[in-house]
Amino acid sequence: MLAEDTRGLDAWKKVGKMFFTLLTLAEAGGTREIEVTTSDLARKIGSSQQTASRHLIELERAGFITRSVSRKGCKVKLTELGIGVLRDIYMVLKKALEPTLPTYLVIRGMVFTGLGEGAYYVTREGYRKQFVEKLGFEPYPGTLNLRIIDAESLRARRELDYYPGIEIRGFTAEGRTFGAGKCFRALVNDEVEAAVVIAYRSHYGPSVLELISPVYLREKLGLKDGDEVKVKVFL
Amino acid sequence: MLAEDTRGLDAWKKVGKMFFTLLTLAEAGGTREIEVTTSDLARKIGSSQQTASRHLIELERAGFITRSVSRKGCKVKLTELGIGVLRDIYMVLKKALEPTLPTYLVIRGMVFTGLGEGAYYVTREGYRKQFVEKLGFEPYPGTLNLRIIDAESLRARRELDYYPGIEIRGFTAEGRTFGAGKCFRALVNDEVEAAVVIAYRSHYGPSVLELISPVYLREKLGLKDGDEVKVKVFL
DNA sequence: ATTACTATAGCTCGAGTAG
DNA sequence: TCTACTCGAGCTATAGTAA
Repeated sequence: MLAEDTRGLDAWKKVGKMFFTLLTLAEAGGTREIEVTTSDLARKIGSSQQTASRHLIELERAGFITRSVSRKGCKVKLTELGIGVLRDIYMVLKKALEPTLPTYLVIRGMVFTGLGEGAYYVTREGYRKQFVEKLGFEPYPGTLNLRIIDAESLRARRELDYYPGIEIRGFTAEGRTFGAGKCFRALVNDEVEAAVVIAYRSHYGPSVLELISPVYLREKLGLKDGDEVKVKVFL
Repeated sequence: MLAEDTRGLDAWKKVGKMFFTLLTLAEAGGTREIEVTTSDLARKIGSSQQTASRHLIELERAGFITRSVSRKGCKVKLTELGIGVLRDIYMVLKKALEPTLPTYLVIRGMVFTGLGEGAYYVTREGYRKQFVEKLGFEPYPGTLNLRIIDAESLRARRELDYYPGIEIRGFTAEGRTFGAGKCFRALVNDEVEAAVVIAYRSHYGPSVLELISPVYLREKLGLKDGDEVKVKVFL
């Protein structure tokens, strides 16, 4: 099986019961810096204010978080060590669970013509660079819009909300802001590489799927409005 | 921030201290079925044989594992519930940590000509189908071999061992077996899409990087033996 | 060899409360 | 309000030991 991995295990032992507190802090954004009150934290971890307080103190003493207490709460931030412990556990879980996780979802939808602004957004340098950097392809200047109709696909689309995907940062340019979002690698009709793009603040609802691709999908697949398309979305 | 997610939290509370035992079981392959002895398990979780025994009993009672005890150990398997708890924690960690994780590694290497068997393997139907299915492209019948020289790249190459990547199953055909492996999406010289292929039982050591691509990389990038190539490997 | 019971030692929790 | 101390109750681990 696996070699006795004493490296990480000792650290886990040290967090012990406080692991869930550390996890809760991370979930609340503790990898950057957050403000919490001990009673808030207590509610989240399902224990008393006193326990939450003690956990923070001990996590700090053990070097997993830094903390600055004030009259109305504490500023808390996970240290490299704290993030490292969670990362170790994350890696173990990833290895152990990945074989049992679905590697892709299938979403079907009907091609329709949008307002043509897809091309505008895709070609903004702030987005384009990230697509090249993170997806590994130069996106065709335009998006393929699919309207999701069947219930199964809608469910799958909603499931995407729960996956982190590939982060696309927002930015400011041309005197306005361009919102953040995420994307997922995908395969259209089992043939052509593409990526699903999901803006966190979308003008389309969750029943529309926007795709970008290194090629002009409509031409490559001979698509016209109303055609049904199958998208395999890699998680 | 995040809505109070009472769904999963209750389950976590129930595992409590035994979370690390459950995690250790998962790490040892408990999502399928494994044989463990309580003293083995005790060593792995860093506690006594008695504690390990009790944890197994309680995890079973709580419905997280199934267990069958015999004279020389126990057969243990995580239940759907048990896997579900770990999956919940995995998801939380994924969301919390992904922004802090590197999304790619850079590996540099020198082009060299291999034994020409890359083409043979890539064109085996059992592999080819998986590449199309999981990578989304039809691989050019051949591989580009890179010899890794600098220490930094070697370190990065070794780090790949710790990432699950995209699983490639082994299979039997033509009266022999073709081994399993994994691959990673990659970008060669910041331009051309490719994938790093790592066989679990490789004839090359870890100082050689094998690449497949939808295009003939040597031609597309004008490469000849001895040229240095930069590979951005997406994790 | 195993698993796992019993009894005790030690640790963690939360109520009360101070600053 | 906030954080965080003290201390008794309860929970958890280990040693010894049986099957």
